Amino acid sequence: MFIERWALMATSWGVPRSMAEVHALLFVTGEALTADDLMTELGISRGNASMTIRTLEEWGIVHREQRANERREYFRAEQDTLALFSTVIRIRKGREVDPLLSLVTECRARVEAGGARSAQFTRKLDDIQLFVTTVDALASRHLEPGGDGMRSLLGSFALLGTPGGER
Amino acid sequence: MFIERWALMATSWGVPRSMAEVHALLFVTGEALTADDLMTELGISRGNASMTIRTLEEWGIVHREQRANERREYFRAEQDTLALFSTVIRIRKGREVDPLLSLVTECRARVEAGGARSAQFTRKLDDIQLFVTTVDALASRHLEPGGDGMRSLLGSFALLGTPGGER
DNA sequence: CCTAGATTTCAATAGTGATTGAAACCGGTG
DNA sequence: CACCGGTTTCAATCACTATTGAAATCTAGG
Repeated sequence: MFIERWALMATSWGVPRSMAEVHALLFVTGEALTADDLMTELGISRGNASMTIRTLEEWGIVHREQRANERREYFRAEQDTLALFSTVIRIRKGREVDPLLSLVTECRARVEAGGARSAQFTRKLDDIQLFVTTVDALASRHLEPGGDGMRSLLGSFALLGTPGGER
Repeated sequence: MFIERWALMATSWGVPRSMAEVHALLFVTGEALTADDLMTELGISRGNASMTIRTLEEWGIVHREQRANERREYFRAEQDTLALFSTVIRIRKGREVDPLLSLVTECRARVEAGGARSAQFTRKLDDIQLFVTTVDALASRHLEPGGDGMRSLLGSFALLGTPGGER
């Protein structure tokens, strides 16, 4: 149940459904599974499983394992939930926020060259850049491998009813 | 140029391309335009323009205007860039983050009822909820109409080379 | 260096979501 | 109350992305 719902949600995160399913299965079971496990459990094709796994690996949230006297490979998902969210956010920032900066840069160049653009437009560019810069700061503070970690972001708010507590 | 690039990016934000184009056009021109302006300028259909505008209106980033002795309607985009980002983020949070909470709630109920689930799984649920709660806190502090505004979030970091400065 | 179990690739296909366009609708005017 | 300029709706179509599956590739053992 968790898996279907999770996968459904993931589609709204821009993640292909079967990729989300594969990850969800590995994530909730916590065990290392084979490609065939994934195929039969989720009813997806071998090719799909293969490519999906590769992407998840590139994202660093699934890892390959070899077993002694076993040719086939096993896959296991990163189990730290917050690390998972960090990864997803970092990837999405790269896709969705960072390109804004190059857009701004290009537009600036063009404005300076071509000249005739309103101050209004320049101000908008400034604000976009301000936004991007801030997201960058937040991200490098809380999302980068070497940073404070996400929990510190969470911790900096005095929240009522946080279930996880300090742990 | 800005418009095409902006629209292209917006597709990676889950916004339909022509919707992004319409918004971009209104946003950069800053003027109030008619439906026909949008159609001819962007080469989209009337129906598309109509529905797109409606959604943008619902999101609160485009407003309708009537002119004296004019039957047709004019549309003008919100000009405050940071308000725009706030809106987009708020909408996406609603689509992409909030549903996590109901997922967690349902899973909790099921775990308590059915019993047999690992502590591992419960911990994951806790962490998801921690994440959602934090995003909520951040959002209500900086994104809600009555809150500190986004600039304060930005301000709380000592950033180097911020283009906008204090203004 | 051949075979067999396993994985990867990628052109063809299916599925999903955006876009069109024509018909229905709305509300002022003659 | 019929017409007209304009807007909205929504079934049909289109475009794009995900998925399949069969052929190509890999690699360990014999």
